[in-house]
Amino acid sequence: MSTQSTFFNDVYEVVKLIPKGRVTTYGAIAKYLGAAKSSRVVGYAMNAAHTFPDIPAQRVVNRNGLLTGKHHFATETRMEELLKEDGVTVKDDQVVDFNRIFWDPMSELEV
DNA sequence: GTGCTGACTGCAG
DNA sequence: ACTGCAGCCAGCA
Repeated sequence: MSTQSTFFNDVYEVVKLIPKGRVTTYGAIAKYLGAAKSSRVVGYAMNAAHTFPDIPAQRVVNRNGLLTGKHHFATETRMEELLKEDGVTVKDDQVVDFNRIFWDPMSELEV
């Protein structure tokens, strides 16, 4: 493998595993990868995820359930639309019942 | 080759 | 309760 950067790769793997109708946070993914302090890098990985077609980046939001990365999509409403298609209700750039549909890889994927 | 910035988060003041 | 700063990795000027 020529991919030295396993971090980005792992991030994509986890994001792909996010079930439809569920969302997770950058911090949760970072923590699952064993780099809780690199949550910011996870967000940056999503930015680079644009080069990959099968990355549901709309299912990744910040710890407040806010769609901080919506501005990076094709349109500002694209992320919200995708979430709605997943069955996730978004209001005012914020995931409704975020606490309830939150998908934690640490718990779901087990340690 | 060096330095800055960025889709974040937690702790300190 | 609010604001500010440091840590992490990768891409770009």
